[in-house]
Amino acid sequence: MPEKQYQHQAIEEKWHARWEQDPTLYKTPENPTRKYYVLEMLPYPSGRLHMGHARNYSIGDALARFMRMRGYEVLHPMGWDAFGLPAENAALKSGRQPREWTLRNIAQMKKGLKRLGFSLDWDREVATCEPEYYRWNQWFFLRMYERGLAYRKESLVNWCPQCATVLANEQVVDGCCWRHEGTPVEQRSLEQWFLKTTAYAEELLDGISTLEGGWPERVLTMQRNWIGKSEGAEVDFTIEGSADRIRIFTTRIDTIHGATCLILAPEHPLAAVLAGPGQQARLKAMVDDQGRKDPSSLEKDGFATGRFALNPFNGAQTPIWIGNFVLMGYGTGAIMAVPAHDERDFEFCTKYGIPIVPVVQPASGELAAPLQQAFCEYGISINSGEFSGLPTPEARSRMTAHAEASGFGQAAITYRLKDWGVSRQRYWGTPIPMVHCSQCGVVPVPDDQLPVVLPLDVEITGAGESPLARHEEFWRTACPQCGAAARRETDTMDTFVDSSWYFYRYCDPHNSTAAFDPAVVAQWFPIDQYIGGVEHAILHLIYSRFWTKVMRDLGLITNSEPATKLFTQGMVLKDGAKMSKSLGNIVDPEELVAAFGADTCRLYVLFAAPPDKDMDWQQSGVEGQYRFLSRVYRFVTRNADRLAAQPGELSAADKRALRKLHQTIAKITLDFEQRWHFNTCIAALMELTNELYLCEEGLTSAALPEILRSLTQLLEPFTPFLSAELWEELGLTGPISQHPWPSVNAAYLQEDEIEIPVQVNGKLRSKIKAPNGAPAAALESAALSDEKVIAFIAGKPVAKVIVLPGKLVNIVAKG
RNA sequence: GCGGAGGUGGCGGAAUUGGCAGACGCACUAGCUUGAGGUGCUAGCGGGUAACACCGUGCAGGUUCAAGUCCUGUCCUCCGCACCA
Repeated sequence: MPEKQYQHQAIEEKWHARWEQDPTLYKTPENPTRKYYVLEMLPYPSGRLHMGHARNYSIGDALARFMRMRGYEVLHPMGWDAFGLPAENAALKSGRQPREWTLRNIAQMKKGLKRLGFSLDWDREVATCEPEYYRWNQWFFLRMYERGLAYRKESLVNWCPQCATVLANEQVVDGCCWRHEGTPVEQRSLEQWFLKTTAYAEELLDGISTLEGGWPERVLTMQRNWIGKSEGAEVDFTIEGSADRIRIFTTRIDTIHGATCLILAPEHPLAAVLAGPGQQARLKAMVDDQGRKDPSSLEKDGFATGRFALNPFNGAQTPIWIGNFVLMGYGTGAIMAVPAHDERDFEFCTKYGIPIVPVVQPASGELAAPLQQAFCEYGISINSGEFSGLPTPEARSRMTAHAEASGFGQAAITYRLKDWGVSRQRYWGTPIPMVHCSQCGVVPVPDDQLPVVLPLDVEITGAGESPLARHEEFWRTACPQCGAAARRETDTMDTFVDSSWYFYRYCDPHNSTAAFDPAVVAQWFPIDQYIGGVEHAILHLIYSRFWTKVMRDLGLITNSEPATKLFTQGMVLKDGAKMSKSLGNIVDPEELVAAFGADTCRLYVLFAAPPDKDMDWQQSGVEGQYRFLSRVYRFVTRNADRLAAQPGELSAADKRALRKLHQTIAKITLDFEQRWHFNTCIAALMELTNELYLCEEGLTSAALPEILRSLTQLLEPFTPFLSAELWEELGLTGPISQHPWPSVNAAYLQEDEIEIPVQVNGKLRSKIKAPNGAPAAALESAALSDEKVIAFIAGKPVAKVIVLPGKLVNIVAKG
């Protein structure tokens, strides 16, 4: 049969059309007995696919296709993280209604994903901006509220005085409003909703060890640091001339005798009380400054309130300061400054001339006097009354016990992890299902009134109150409890809520009476393999873990972690930089598909680098992949008609080709199961193809059917269009994915004669041929009689010969 | 500062358990194919040499018959966290 030219466009269009018309193709089996849940992080529907998506989904799809051929029942769904600020920005710019804009983008990106041939079950598609989905956000929120896991508290927001509106963090550029370059952002205090992630801090930390091995160590470390558990003590200081007390948190209670001042965070409730009337403006400026947070360049700054506290251990009169480096969000928002034993306190106290009193001495040696820098290590307590002479660990426990017995303190554990602020003063998000009644206070919306639907007829101006707060029809309501006129909550939820549980919804996406049927979720969970960018290592993945634990405590699921395995793919770079609009270095997957086809695109993103590493985009590399697929296509098509002939004995070429084929099967199978180095899998397929070209003439119909069929199957995870086409060319029927993955036949791997490298003093000098399985003695004598070897030994005495049968001979010659 | 990843040809990268460094691809060179160009096929391609020798995995040591791989020290790059008391 004459070979055909590889016409990617015709082939891909043909199969794309066929797959579109086959609704059963990637339909997820019901009631799986051997399930495999492979999931890639859902995209934000920006309107355009980018290479990061192409890479992420090419990895996941290769795995999904492989697992299907391995006989698993695969769940491989897709959805849209469809709420969020960009839709409002688009409305601002172009006047398009956010939902309309979002749905258009979804349609466009869905087309792109289909064009790339990903084997997704589109019947399970979920868009988080639809009431069918977000009503369950509201339902979960109410359950959390009932359990005290959702609560309100005062919290600071970014405020632009020009727009008279709240800004999201990403709308703050260099401390100024994104729309008013010269206008510094201020901090305003607002009642907002929080979810009590800290209630699960300990479990979130503990659970990390159960993920060990399945999640990248890097991600686990980042999460541990993020949770930031630290053990210490809380101590109350009384304030002279006031009934209030200041509670501080410290990990070094043993240094309390060296506390020469207390420092409050500027947002500390007592800061405004203790600061004098002349200091209020300064306090406000400090809060705003902190909010603008130029992290490293913010110099330590503060002022004395003029008030004093009493050290409960020794009664020392301790001045109360306010300092910009003390964080309200950590510990109690107040610290005792021990300049002798803490670098930051040392810096602050040195700047303001506050006394430095050493209370810990190194176990051996003396501290310099005066101190040149803080001594932060453990040692022996001094100047600490009855606790002097104790080593640090013992001083800590004895002094904590003393504080507890005396009623002014106790051991305490603090986490860096904060409660999750979910309120957004935005339109395009899930309405928080609460009502504010002047009689009853905050009242939850009853379940049977869900969903609280987001109105579509809003005006988005970007200034003033949020669009919902100006939408009277939305907020005007009756109190569910007393029936009086009341006002709906107009804050919406952080979009991380949407993505915290979407993968459960995929299991039962059309359920209209519950978020999902627990029995169905139990069939699929946990996710076997989750794949996404490492940029989500912390927030998304902690919130998802939190949500899972809450759902478990609600009795909806039995798993405590959402995913047993996580894979974080590397970024796609161009010229060493992240692809971005501003750099103008974007390569558009859709253009690439148009020019070279989806198969080439998929193959290249997997070939250019191992999937966990960043990859640098090189256009010339793409052409190499196209060339490879052309070679495969021509080889298969020109040999396709030799299948039918009567098989005879295997020729030498047959044996050679079959050996290479089965080596390749073994390599790729192992890689899917363990290493995921798809770049080397594709290299192996190229090697196989090169080998087939070299021995093509001698191939007979004794081996060709297997070779052509297996080659096509091995390509299926990577290049599904080409595989489908070749499968048909070979006259094989039924979807390729329903045929089992080829298995290794060890008999073909055997070689009669093998080549053994021979080293002299560790350097490669020759190679000898020997029968497979030749004993060590035979290899040794063959090596010693090799001409090149003799020349290199040059008469020197042979001290030792190391022989690894089947592998290597090393001759050690002395002198 | 703390934590993590990495440093191999002109380039992307390979080397899975300490055992032939540079698989595979790109770029480049030559031959064949072609009216020409491109495509395609075959071969070459770390430095060095006429050919060997020799040198070569950031740098300096070490262990070993044998080191990209293990150990010690050191330099550089990238990423994450960064006043967390």
